[in-house]
Amino acid sequence: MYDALKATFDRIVPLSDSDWAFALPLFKYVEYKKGELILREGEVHHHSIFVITGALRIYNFNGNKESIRNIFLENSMFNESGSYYLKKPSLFNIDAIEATKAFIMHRNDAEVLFSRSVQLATLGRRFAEYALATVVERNNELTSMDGKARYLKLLKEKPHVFQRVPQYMIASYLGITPEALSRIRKEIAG
Amino acid sequence: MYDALKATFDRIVPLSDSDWAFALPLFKYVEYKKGELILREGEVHHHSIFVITGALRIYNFNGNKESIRNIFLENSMFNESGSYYLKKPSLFNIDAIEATKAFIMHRNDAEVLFSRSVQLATLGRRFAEYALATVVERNNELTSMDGKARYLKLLKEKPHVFQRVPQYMIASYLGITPEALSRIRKEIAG
DNA sequence: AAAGTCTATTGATCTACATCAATCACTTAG
DNA sequence: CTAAGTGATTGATGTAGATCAATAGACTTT
Repeated sequence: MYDALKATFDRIVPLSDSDWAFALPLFKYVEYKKGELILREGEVHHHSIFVITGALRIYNFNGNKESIRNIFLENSMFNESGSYYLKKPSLFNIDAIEATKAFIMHRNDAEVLFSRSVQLATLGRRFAEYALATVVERNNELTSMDGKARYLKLLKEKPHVFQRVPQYMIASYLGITPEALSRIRKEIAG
Repeated sequence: MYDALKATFDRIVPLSDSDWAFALPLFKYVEYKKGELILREGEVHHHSIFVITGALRIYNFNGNKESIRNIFLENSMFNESGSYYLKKPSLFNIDAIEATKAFIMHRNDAEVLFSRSVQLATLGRRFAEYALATVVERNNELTSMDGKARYLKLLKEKPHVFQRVPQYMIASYLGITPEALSRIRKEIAG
């Protein structure tokens, strides 16, 4: 049950058996039904989530339209950073696109964990650093590429997402409307 | 000379005298002339930069137009995250908007530093976490607010920037053209 | 099979903002 | 004092993508 978790973490920083023995009980196993709301806008997000299988999304509303910020598939770890790290009310909702199995860890437990050894502290640092690098990259895409270029990049780098997520969610993730994405696809196909 | 640095760091994680004695020699003091190029697109960014006084910006080119990603004033620490953490060629340039005094630390020294104690490891983690939270917030602004709303938010949250940075750079930071910003200002004033 | 619900497509129109071009105000150098 | 930058403003026009509305295919539910 912990295999995927261990493999993912060990790829970042190898941990001692002692650190693992300390870490594993701090994770709580949870299952989310398809469509289940995990975090509601306005609540503070207290947990980091490691997706074992399934798919979660984080999104907010622009007016009455959903705007998807990110989609997390298996073996990815995330939280609502602004809320989790700064303890502010979340600007986003999190829900399950698919039935999902996950481990979650409370911020307080994570702080204890990351204070236990330099290896664990480094693990925590690497997660934040990696997340930071990817968010900056996404930021750059949104400001310097148009919809078509963003679509082609996603198609190239994460083709598997298209097998699992409906097109209107892809459009939302790309920052455009379903109509605009449909026209981009038509233009490319034609 | 180290006062601002110490005060900023201590606000995040208080360090022991021993840790400070270890840390300080790893910083290198540098001065940048106004307009000086610090990092060129395509190079790997090896240093984190702590701004003592002055102003630096990170930007790239969309076609032949500069697009400013961020501006860093005194007592802020940053690096080109994608390049620094993933050791990839930078997508951005960094240069000095004003004459600037700074400390820089090489990634290799930072890794040594953050592996020395749990306190120092936590300091490194907090920097990444805080940067992550702010980048996510900026990301959200760029996708869910229009130019006018972004301008008003900046005016409210960082009014001092307007005293120091020309309007066309503000426009670029906001993701709009100088012409568009000028019209927004006119509309608000009128 | 019929009815209802989603998702994707297509067309018509609208809008925020970009682009191009000219002018104006300020500063700095000769 | 004058010329030459440099930054900000204003006007005219262009465009990517939003919005609104209709249609059609695919899936469920009964």
